[in-house]
Amino acid sequence: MPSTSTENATLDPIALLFSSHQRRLIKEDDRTPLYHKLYLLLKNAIVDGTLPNGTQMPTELQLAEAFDFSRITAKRAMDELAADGLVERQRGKGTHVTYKFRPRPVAAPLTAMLEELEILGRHTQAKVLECQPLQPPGHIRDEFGLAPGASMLRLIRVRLRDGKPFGYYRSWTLGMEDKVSRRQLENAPRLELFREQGLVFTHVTQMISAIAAPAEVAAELDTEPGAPLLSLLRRSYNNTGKREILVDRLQALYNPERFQYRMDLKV
Amino acid sequence: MPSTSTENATLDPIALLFSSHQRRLIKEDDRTPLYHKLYLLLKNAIVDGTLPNGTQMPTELQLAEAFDFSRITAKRAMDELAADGLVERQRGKGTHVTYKFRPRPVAAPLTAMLEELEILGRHTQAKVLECQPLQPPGHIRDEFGLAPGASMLRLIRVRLRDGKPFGYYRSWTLGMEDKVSRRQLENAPRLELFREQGLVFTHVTQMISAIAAPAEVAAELDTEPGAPLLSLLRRSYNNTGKREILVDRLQALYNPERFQYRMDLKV
DNA sequence: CACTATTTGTCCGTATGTATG
DNA sequence: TCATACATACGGACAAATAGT
Repeated sequence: MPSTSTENATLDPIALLFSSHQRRLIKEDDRTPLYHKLYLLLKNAIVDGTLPNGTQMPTELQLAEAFDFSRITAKRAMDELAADGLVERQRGKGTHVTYKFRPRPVAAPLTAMLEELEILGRHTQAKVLECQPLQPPGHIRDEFGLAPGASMLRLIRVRLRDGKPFGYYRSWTLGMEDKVSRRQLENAPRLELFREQGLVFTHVTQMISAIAAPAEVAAELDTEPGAPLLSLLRRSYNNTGKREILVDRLQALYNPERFQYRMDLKV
Repeated sequence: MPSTSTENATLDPIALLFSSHQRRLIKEDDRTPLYHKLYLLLKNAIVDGTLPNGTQMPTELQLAEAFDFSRITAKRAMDELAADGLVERQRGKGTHVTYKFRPRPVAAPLTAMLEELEILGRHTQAKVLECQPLQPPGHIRDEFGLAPGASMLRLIRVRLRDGKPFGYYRSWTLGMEDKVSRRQLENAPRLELFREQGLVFTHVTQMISAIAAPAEVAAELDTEPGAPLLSLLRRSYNNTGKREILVDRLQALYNPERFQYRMDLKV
């Protein structure tokens, strides 16, 4: 097809491989050498399977034109791929991918069947790190509307599955001081024990977010300080009296490699 | 304490500013110029408030010794800070921070009233970074059960509220190539446009997790690479034919300071 | 068999950027 | 500030292997 004129790049196979966004971005001055940025881009396409084993890579000239730099630069990027063993190069034939893509097992199989947090409680083990009446810090006291000096039940637990910790739970609960023991908590869900003690919730709010792991939590969850954790903050209210009051505040921190929150919505 | 001899660097103020880990890491060959890596490290310490306004910076010589490279390299990094207006340099006095640190407000109040993602679409702005047919990477291709070489609609958008970006959306959609334009996407929710094109979902699954921000996402979300992000992975299926097929895969990444997922459960 | 187009390999010279002492 | 060494990036020229006509 003799497209007479200028800028028709849409037929270029590279346009299907790399977005114009990417092709602009590579020029951005972060002071990393061009050939290295191109190398990373190509390597990425290979190891994520966009360019499967055996595929012919774009030629040096095609790359040079698509990204608008010299052939030598494209060549150097490809040479580094060859040095990594990701591609094989041959004069006259071109450059071909020699890396076999193996998709990683999707998600964590253990989370696949979990739909609700409470069910979870029955199929996992709990380790109680702390279980005692304590004076809460200022911001917690304010949330509950307590006077300074008042104390509540402070609970810190770690939840494990197959011996591997995945969740770190911190909670403050009103009026439950000395009502539950460590041993009980290790064998039954917390909410169930509370219910037995006559605690009822009429309203619950949840906030899901992400935070960097504090050192003491990271240690318990087999991860690094600063690693991303899924955070669930749950406030439970009761309105038996005139107005709604906060009675329980739970923060759960999850190692995302071992726990993901899953929902199924039928439309 | 009269440490008689050699290698006692622990008293060095730099040891309190930068960990030995950081000082080793800067040498690692990622092919970014040394002076630029040092510049980034120092800049970071200034803008995150570790080095408050007015503080005297370490001297060129201190830096050169602590990180083990030449004085000129340290000088160049400091010169760039001065060019940015973050510090002021004066012969005989040293280099002083001139940047006023303002802590960012914790948790965004603006997310408090948001309950559903689609409602959200109407009260925020969208920026389309990418909208074109593209070959998906291997693991995506496998999820959709496509043959190598097939292409799908690739969409990357950033969602903003009051001009501040809070969400980064990447999606792959089957059979929507060339059916929607950038301009349409900037003015209407994605799912609404798809619906107009006759796309229907019969089943949706969602997974919520946390991940460390990749560099290109961090840049768009006003945060740092490695910072924790809330991740929502939504797969939408259609079963008009015999069996259920995946037609849309959306990954949404949220800056947790500006967006939190909130649920209200009445019991 | 030659002839050609394609593609990589090698070499040159030059300009600029990076890092040292 | 200077001199020096090395890395990066460009463009041009030509050689060599491959595949097809």
